[in-house]
Formats: sequence, structure tokens, C-alpha cells
Amino acid sequence: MSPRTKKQFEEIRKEKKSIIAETALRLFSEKGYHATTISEIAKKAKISKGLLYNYFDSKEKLLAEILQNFIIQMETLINPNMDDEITNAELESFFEMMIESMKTNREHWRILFQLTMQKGVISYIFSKNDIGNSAEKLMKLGYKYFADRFDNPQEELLLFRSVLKGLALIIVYTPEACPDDVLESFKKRLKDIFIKPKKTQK
Amino acid sequence: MSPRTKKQFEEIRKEKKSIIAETALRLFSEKGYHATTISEIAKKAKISKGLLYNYFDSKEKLLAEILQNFIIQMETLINPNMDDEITNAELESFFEMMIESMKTNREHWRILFQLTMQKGVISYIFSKNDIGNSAEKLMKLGYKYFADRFDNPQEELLLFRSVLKGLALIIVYTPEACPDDVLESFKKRLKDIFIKPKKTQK
Amino acid sequence: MSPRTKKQFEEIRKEKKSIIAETALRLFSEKGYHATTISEIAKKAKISKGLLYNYFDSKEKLLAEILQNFIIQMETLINPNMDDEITNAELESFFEMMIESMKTNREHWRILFQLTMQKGVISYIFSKNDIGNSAEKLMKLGYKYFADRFDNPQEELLLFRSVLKGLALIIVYTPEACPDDVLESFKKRLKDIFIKPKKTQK
Amino acid sequence: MSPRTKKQFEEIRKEKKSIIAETALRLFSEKGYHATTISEIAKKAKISKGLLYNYFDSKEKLLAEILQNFIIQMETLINPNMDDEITNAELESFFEMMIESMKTNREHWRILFQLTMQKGVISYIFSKNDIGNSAEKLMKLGYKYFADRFDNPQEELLLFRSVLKGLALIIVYTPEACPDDVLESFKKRLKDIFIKPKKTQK
DNA sequence: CATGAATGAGCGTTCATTCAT
DNA sequence: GATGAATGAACGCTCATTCAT
Repeated sequence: MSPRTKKQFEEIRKEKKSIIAETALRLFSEKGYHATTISEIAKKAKISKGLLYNYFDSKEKLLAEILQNFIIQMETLINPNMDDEITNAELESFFEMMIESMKTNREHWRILFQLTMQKGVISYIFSKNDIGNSAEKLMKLGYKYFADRFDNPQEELLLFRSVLKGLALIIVYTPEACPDDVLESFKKRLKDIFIKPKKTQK
Repeated sequence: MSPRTKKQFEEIRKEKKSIIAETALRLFSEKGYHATTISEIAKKAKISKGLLYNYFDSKEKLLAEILQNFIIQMETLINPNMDDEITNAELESFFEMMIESMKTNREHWRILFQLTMQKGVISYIFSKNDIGNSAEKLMKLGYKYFADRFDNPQEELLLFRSVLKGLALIIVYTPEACPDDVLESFKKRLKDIFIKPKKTQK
Repeated sequence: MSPRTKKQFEEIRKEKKSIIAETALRLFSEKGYHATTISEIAKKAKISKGLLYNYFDSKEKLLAEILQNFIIQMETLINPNMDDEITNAELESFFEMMIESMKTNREHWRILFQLTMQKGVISYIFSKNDIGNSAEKLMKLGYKYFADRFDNPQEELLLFRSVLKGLALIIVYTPEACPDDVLESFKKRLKDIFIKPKKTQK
Repeated sequence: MSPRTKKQFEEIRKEKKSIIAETALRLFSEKGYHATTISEIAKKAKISKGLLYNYFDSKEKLLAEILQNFIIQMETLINPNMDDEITNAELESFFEMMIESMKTNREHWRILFQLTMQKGVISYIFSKNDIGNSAEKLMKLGYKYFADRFDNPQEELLLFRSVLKGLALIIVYTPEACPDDVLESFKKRLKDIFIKPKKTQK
């Protein structure tokens, strides 16, 4: 029974923090941020309220921290590694990754959707990330992608964004409405629509 | 000097009620139902909290009343007049009307989006309407529409729903991202994709 | 169509005031003073809230005024006309009158019971009447009555007061529990118990 | 330094809950249920409003919990152990226990009196107990008791109930009006009146 | 590290009272 | 005289947060 080493303590801390975060994630995504109480999170995570505040400074910080990693991850996904152009292959893999992410991170996406739909909370969280910048940059690259391939790039970009956003909603909120096989053929359909060779410069 | 007539009172009531409802509509749509307080609504509507309850029985009823007309309107829009089949013309006008509704009822749609994304609140309000039924019926008719025209109707229905949902989000939350002219050509694009003659029966 | 005379106006005022008072009396007695709202009284009396305040200064004053007459009436009932002694005949008629009053003024009595059972409200109302004094005086005379006739006057006075109070509760709150015929024979029983000739002075 | 044990917490809870309940009991009995506010109870109990709700779910539940034990106790008192008949000894001990209860549970009785005198509140609390049933059964047994002993049982039952009710009011609200010695001789007087041998069957 | 008792600001709501008409 | 819209203080209650242990 030697006293636990610092490392072990840290391990425990990390694990407990993770449990809390996951519990909160689930509750936030199900009931919404405002409708979820700290008491409920603590109870479901089987710890005391006091301890929760030992790990997270506030309810808002808890939310922020939960989304932090996910947002960073999304940022890298959104933020193409090259700065000048999106290739067909990149768009294709962007598709795949986004859909994969929606399927595996349903709860994060739900929270994100809720937050983007109301003023206030989100700004605080997003202010710490470059996600706004990344999104803007992506939009420009996207526009260029479509401009290089379609006669009406704005229209096509809008279609692209609509489909993706809508699909996200469906996957995240009514997954039973898009079983895997349908989703697979659906992806093909999307590729048929959006992935085209660049127009030849005359 | 003489007391106000019944008509005058009615006038006052109607007008004030309308002011309150509009203020609440705006705040609910901006900040979300839960994050909006009665105090805030009252302050923004420049009345006392007490008076609000002279016009609306509760916060929930206020929300319900705000959405009531809109939901009924949506229901008739969603609920096709014929029970067996959707024609090309009907789908086209459905498009048009939905997009028109999103543009003119941005705030109602925002609230609706928020509500559908969290358990609880919505059920009470929707329980009084057949919107669930209508939606289900529409889904079936939609499937039939695509089944009559496409080789892979499930996939096509998913595409259709995705585009519509996504477009709704964009129009409602970032209208600056889809100016009228782009939207017009976009509608044509959609029609090209989804409106097709029925496959001939062999 | 000559304009109404002052007298007529007063007549109308008086009548309306009476309607309000009666409505309030009924509600106070049924639901209790605190649980009855001014709005409810006004609605049941078919007048506006504002008008009610034209006739009564406040809810408390309304209550006070309702009880005023009744209390005065009770006071004269309680307050024996002679100052030195209660005769057998007087006690008998006191019996009769009290029971009669309970039967005919059920609602007033209910309010009175409620009020005597809580601090605060009652003091204000009773402070304007001599009912406290009268009661005290009566108690002394009562004691003398029993002292002149019974070996254990204190005990007998307690019995007397208990019976009367309890009977009041029963008549006022569960009148169905004492139909007229039972009540009649009951009165005889009471007289048998309490009405006796004075003990002869040795 | 080390966290409190479960036992310690239980101790604290129990004690504080008791303080709150006693404070509420006193205020309810003095001012009435409706006229007593949660703020007042909290202030008098020297805790915050919030804490009160840590111990009691609502004002109504607080009332219910305060009365719960007392009502159960009353029920067993009221509910005679045998189902067919009340004996002289039982009536005598019923007397004694009732009077004892009124003296020691003055505040509970006050609340009970108040509640029985207004519609609404009481029903909720009583619905959970069989007190209504018990009372009804007692009434039948009581009638039988008097029918077996007196020529006019209805009248005698009414007298019995009146005396008891009235005495309760006096003991509970003006205890100074019935000192112990008077009460003792009073009880004897009552026994003389009501306790008699059964009439012999002819 | 861990507990949950305790706080207090603020919530949705009610209602006696006032006042312009 | 008569109306009911309007007020505001106070109600019962909730909950993020703190802190003694």
C-alpha cells in the first residue's frame, strides 16, 4: 500500500474528469444546455456537486471544455492543409470524414446545432477558436472549387452547403431515417453531383 | 371622461397583445425559449411583468400562441390536398411555398428548429396539432413520388429532405448567404434534379 | 326621463354595495379570506374591479364592513341588558337566539371562526368594537349564573361554553348533521342541564 | 478537514429538518397556512429559502409532512380496535386521550381546525389517509353506543360531539380558560353524563 | 480529494390596488 | 359612475455556486 504516485493521481483525475464530461455531453445533447442542471450531471456521474466544481470552473466552462477538443478536431477537418485549392480527392475525403464524424459524434453535433441557433453562449466559446476564420477560408476555397468546375458556382455552393447541413441534421437527430446502406448510395449520389473535373481553361 | 367602450378596450388589448407576442417571438428566436425570461420580454415590450400575464396565461402558452397560427399554416402547406399522389406541379409549388415561408417567417422557423432539437417543450405544443400525422403522410407520399420516378427512391428522398432542411437552416440563420438571385437559380437547379416525368409502366 | 334624484343615486349605491358585500361574504366563507381574490369577487358580483374600490377602500375594509353589522348584532345578543345578573329566562332566550343566529348567519359565523383562528386580521377588525369587553362581561355574569346554581360553577361554565362552541361548529359547517327536529330536542336537553333555580341562600 | 461521514450528514439533515418543521408548525398554527410565507418560515428558522427546499419539496408537502404523523396518530385514536361496539371503558379512555392530545398537540390541532374550515387544501392531505373512513365508522359506532344506552341517541350523540368539539376549540385556542384542575372535574362531569350501563334488553 | 448543506439571485407567477378614460 | 389596462411588490420555487468539514 504505497501512497499513490503523482502520476497515478493525475490518471485518476483525468478519468474522473472524462466521466463528468461524458455525462454532461449526453445530458446537454439530450435536454439542451439550459435545461440540464449541475445537480443532474453530478448525480448521473455519481459524484458530488462540489467535486464537479473541482474539475470545472463553471457550467459554461464545462460546456466549453466538452466542445473544445471536438471543435479543434472539426477545425482541422474543415481547414484544408493546402491553402490554395481543394482537389476532387480532398472534397471526397471531406465528405467521408464529415459524415463519419456526424455518425460517431452525434452528441457533440447536437450541442453544436443547438448553440449555433442562439445568441450568447456560443460566442464565448467560439471566441477562443479560429473556427470562424477557418470556416471563412473554407468558404472561399469552396467557392473556388465550384467556380473551377461549374457555370453557376454560387448556386452550386449553396446546394452543397444545404445538402451537407441538412444531412447533418438528419443523421444527428433522426439516424433511423438514414440507414447505412442508403447513406452509402447517397454518398455516391453526392459525388456524382459535386465531383467533377476542372473546366479546361480556354 | 366617459369610460372606454368595449371596442376601444378590444383595440387596446389586440394591439398590446400583438406587441408582446412580437417581442417574445423575436427574443425566443434569438436567444431560445429557455434562455429568454419573462422579465426581459416585458422590459423590451415596455410593459410590466404583471401585464403580460393579463394577456397570456403562462410562458408556455405564450410560446404556443405565437406558434399556433404558424403551425396550422405549415400544416396546410405540408398536408397535400389529394391523398394519393404528389404531382410534379405540386412538388414545384411545395418548393416555392416552403422557401417563401422560410424567408418571411424566419423567426418562427428559428423557434421551431430550436424546439425540435430538444425533448420536452415541443411535445406539449405539437400535441394539439396534427403536424406529426401530416408529416408522416407527406413522407409516404414523398416516397411514392420518388419511387415513381427514380431508380433509387430512398436515396433520392434523403437527398430531397437534406437539401430542404439544409436550405432552411441557411435561409433562416444566415440569410445573407443566399441572396435572392442566387436563391432563384438555386430553385431551378432543384427542379432540374427532382422534377421528372413518371417512369412509364411497362 | 328626468335625471335621477340624489335619493335615487343613493339607493342604487346602497344596492350595489350590498350585492358586492353579499358576494364577498359568500366567497370569504367558502374559500377563506386569503384564498378569495378581489377579481373573483368583482366577477361574481358582475362589476369591475375598479368599481369595487369605489365602494370599499380595500379588501380588508370590505371584510370589516361585512362583519361590522353582524358583530354589532352579536354584541347586543351577548351583552345582556341588565348589568347585574342573568335570569333563567334570559339564558333560555340567549340559547334560542344564538342557535337561530347560527342557522341564519351561517356564512358570517364561518368567517368569524376562520378569523378567530389566526392572528393578525381579526385584531384590526375587533379593535373597533367592544366585543372583547362584552365577552368578558358576559363571562363574569355567566360565572355568577352558574355560581348561583351549581356546586362547581367553573366546571359548569366550561361545559356550557364547550357545548355552545361545538354546536356552533356543527351547525355552521355540517348543518346536515343536525336536522331541525334533533336540534329542537337538543335544546330541551340543554335547558335541562343548565337552567336551574337559584340555590337558596342559607 | 476530512469530509463529513454519512452519519454526520444524516444528523445534520434530521436536526435541521426538525427545526424547519417546528418553525413552520408554529407559524401555520398562528397565522394560518395561506398567510404564512416560505420566506417567513426560512427567516424564523434562520436559514435561506433555498435550503428549505432542500428538505421539503413544496409548501404543501411541508404542511403534509408536519401533519402526517399527527394524523396517523389521530386515526389510531379515532379508530377503535374492535369493529362492533364501543364499551364504557373505551369511551372513557377515548375522552382521556383526546383531551390529552389537544393539550399536548395544540398547534397541530389548530392547523387541523383551520384546514377543515376551508375548501381545497385539506382534501389533498386527507386523501392520503383513511381519516375520513375512520371518522365515519366511529360515528356509526358512536350512534350504536348511545342507542344502547339512551332514549334519544341522536340528541345525545349531538351533545357528545358538540361538547368535544367545543372543548377542543377552548383547549386549543384559549388554554388559559381551562386550567388543569377545572379540566379534571370537567372530565368527571362528562363521564357522569355519557357513561352509562347498557339498557337491559327486554 | 470529496461531500452535500447552504446561499442568494433570479425565475415564473399572482394579486391588491391605481388610474386614464 | 364605471371600466379594465396597468403596476409592482411579493409570492413559491430553482439552481449555479460556495464552503466548512
